[in-house]
This record gives sequence, C-alpha cells and structure tokens, in this order.
Amino acid sequence: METVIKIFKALSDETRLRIYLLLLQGELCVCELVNILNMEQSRISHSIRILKEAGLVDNRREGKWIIYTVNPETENNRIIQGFKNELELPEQDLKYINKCRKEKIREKFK
Amino acid sequence: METVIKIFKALSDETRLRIYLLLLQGELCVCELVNILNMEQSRISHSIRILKEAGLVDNRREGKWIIYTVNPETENNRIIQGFKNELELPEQDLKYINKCRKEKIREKFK
DNA sequence: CAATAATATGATTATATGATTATATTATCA
DNA sequence: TGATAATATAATCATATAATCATATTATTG
Repeated sequence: METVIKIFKALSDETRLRIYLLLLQGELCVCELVNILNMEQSRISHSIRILKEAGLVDNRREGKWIIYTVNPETENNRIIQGFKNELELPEQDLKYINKCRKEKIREKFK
Repeated sequence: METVIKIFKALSDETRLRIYLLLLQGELCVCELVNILNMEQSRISHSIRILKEAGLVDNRREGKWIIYTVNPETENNRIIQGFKNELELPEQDLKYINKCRKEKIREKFK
C-alpha cells in the first residue's frame, strides 16, 4: 500500500510525470532534461530524487554525467504498464527530446 | 495528462485509496464508510469529493442515503485495471467491510 | 411541520510540498 | 592542481493539502 501510494504521489506532479515519460523513451542525464524541459537544474534534480525514492528510476555515473533510466522492475509493475498505454509524452516534449538527440547535447562536451 | 495527474493525486492519499478499494468491493454509503474506516464523517465526505472530482466515483441518492460506486468508465481505465491487480484491500478493511455487511448497518435504520 | 438522520460544505489550522536561490560535492581537463 | 562542468543538497518561502470543528442542506418519519 505504502509503495503504491509513493508511486502515485511521485507521478501526480506534472514535472515528475513528464520526466518519467521522457525516461521511458530512453536514458537521459540531468543536463539533457534541463534542456528538454527548460527548467532549473535544481528543480530537475529535486524531481528526480522523488522519482528515485519511489523506486521509479535508477541512475549510474558516466564520467561527469549521471545517467537516469527507468527502473526496469517498476516498469514491469502493472500500474506502470497500464499508465504507459494510457498516457503519451506531450508533443512538445517529444519535439525537444528529438532535438536533444539530434544535437547530442551531452556528447558535444566530451 | 491533467486527467491522469488528478487520478494519481486522488489515489496518493491513504484514506482515499482505502475508500476507493472498498468501493471496488461494492457500493457503500458514507455512514458505512464511517463505520468501516472508523473516521470522522466529514473526513469521509471530503475524501469522497476528491475521488469524485477525479472522476473515480459516482453516486446516487437512495432515500436518506447517498450511495457511492466506482465509476465504471474509469474502472476500465488501464491505470486502474493495473493497480486493481497490483493492490488488494488491507486485511483490516476487509474484515470490517464483511462485518458491516453482515450487520447491515444501513438497512437497520430503514 | 418539528425533530432527526445522513451527508455536504465552509472555515480554520497544522503540515506537506514545490519552486527557487545559494552552496556543496564530485569528476574532468587544461 | 586549479578551474570548470555536472549534479546534489540545504535553506527558505509561498502555496497546497489534510484533518477537524462547526454549520448547512436534504430527506425521512412521527
């Protein structure tokens, strides 16, 4: 019950929901999310933290970046399964994630 | 997106989640919920209102009672489908809903 | 129609949450 | 090793939310 509440709570905020939907499209680092969502870095970091605490996302370090991914375990959770089919990435975010990928925001600085 | 956020928000509170799970077992009036959950009437009413505003529950009047049911439309929503399978009614609530049904709390006063 | 039962609503208060700003941490690279 | 990039964390503030208390509404029943 607690687990489920945490998941619902984590996904009941627009910023966090958008981040999670973006991560479902593929891994991203904070600076890419900042770029895609056009939001303050600390806001992204805070949001991610709550997603992490709900067990929804994982991360690994890769050089100076920390790469975030959806946690495959919770991704297979039936709640998430259901909502993945129900909800799609906002068009604007889709546009910017594609732009971000083309421009290789992250690798540019390697 | 807004719709989904409202649903997540509505279900991210223990009181409301329990009420919704109880209603999935069958229709109930406020006085039965008060009895089962052992909470203030106004708290139940307020909680139900938020579930209603999220489109999760319906109601009809029946004499002096107002009977609450899950909204069949959202019940078929994939998010709800998923979470119904994922989460079961807390044991305590199951016990009290059965007790409530045996004792026919509501009809007793007809 | 007055009293009562069932429920809703409004006001208040305490607490939680989200956004922001500033600062700290960790890794890279010149 | 010092500067910088990427990210995290802490502190603060404004707003949202949950719980409670009091009151209003609607229907029933004697």
